[in-house]
Amino acid sequence: MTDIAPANDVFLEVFNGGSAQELAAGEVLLHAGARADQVYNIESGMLMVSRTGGDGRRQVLSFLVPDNFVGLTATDHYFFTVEAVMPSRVVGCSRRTLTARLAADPESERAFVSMLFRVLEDAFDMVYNLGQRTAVERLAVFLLYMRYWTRLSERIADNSDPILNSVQLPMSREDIADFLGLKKETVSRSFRQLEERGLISRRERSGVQIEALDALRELAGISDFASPRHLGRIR
Amino acid sequence: MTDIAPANDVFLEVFNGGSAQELAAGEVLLHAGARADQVYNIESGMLMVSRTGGDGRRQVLSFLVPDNFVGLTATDHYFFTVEAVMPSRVVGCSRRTLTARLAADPESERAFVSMLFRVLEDAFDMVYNLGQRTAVERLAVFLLYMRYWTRLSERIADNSDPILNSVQLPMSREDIADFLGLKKETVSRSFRQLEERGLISRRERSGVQIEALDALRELAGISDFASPRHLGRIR
DNA sequence: CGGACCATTGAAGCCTATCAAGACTTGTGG
DNA sequence: CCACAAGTCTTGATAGGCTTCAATGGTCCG
Repeated sequence: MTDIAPANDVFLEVFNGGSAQELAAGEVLLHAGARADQVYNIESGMLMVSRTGGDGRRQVLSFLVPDNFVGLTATDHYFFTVEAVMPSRVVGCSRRTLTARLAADPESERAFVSMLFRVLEDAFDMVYNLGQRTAVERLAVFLLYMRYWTRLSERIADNSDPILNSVQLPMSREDIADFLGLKKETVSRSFRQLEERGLISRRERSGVQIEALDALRELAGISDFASPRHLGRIR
Repeated sequence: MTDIAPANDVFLEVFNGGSAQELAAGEVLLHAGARADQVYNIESGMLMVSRTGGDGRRQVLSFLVPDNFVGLTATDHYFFTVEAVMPSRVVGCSRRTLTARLAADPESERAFVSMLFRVLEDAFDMVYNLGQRTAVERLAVFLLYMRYWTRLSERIADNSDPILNSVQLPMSREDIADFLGLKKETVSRSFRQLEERGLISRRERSGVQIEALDALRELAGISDFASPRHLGRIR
């Protein structure tokens, strides 16, 4: 199918005419603990959402791509940190403006709730991943996620377009490790294992080439996901 | 504080006068894959939400207590299974009825969204747990969750009420293991370790006594949580 | 070209899983 | 009420996977 499923998020209209902001790679957009008075929409690039414990352990909660919403919280303060993993542009808007828009426009509200559900399903997929899957399996899942994100970023309609098999990885190995609940060395070794099994090949450091998509999907166990959209399953 | 934070979920009113249903321990309320046309509210007992992969690996996503909402999904089909871990009573209502109520009543809609946010924060806490914490730490977190759930179930206002330190565990070791991303043997050994460290004691099999609440909280790292309400932190 | 940083690789150790056996609990039927 | 049977929990021994520690190699930038 040529369905790119771009989630018609009407509520994102609140960002029209908002103040744009450029972020350099590594730059922090918002800090855990800060007052949650701003929300953002991503226009380009990639952001990373993470939480760091008192002892320094860090868990990356998600990577965000264009048209993803940033600032999701019910509490007065962010409980996560958001930073750019590559040069990015975001548009901000006050949380009050968003709230007002949602209250005034039922269609926006519905779209917002639907977005919340998608995020929730992703979170549950992640719980399954971290709780049940091995290192290599988690990495396989991650690569398919990245492939989907590439597709969104570049707005490629055809899911079997071969260009999609070239996956860029703008974040560091450590970022990937903290996303997958592993250590960077293990991520390295898992890449190698995928390569030795012939599922991927590597030319540059910041990207991989998927050589056997179906086998990768099999390994990732895509049929076990609530949100197969990320993994390219045709529904 | 005596704030039991019972989340004023107005939308639960849709269940008033709904059809009640009794569940025996182990009985399944709804299956993954089934059409998601019913939603439920729990009146008593405890339910377990889980997902099982094609290869049989199972991840327990949450345990539910009275006044928790069941049936959360944006898709047409449930992607999780819900079963009772002890004799329970639920009230059902059609999804259409709920949708209509939410559309008609802004206050309910707001309460519903707020509930979604709580679930989302819980899911992120779980991601942090599974990704970053050790077996004993996860079990410590679990015991504090159960302590909170006891508090909700029995509607105990005072968070320092000593009766709360007696925690019932109606689910099996395997259920706990699948919730924490461990094996049942590891759960057993972790219980033992908590006992040897003097944090808990055990009389019966289906319950533990918390002997050192603050130490347990320290071990669980409650300050790293987005939803400290579960863990009894005074806000 | 040099230095800093990041990624890879190797070796050893630790934590959790696996396999296996025994103890306890629970439920059933005599 | 007791005895047995089935299932669950615990405990022990061993194995495996991921982490840790350490060193090398590669890449990017000044």
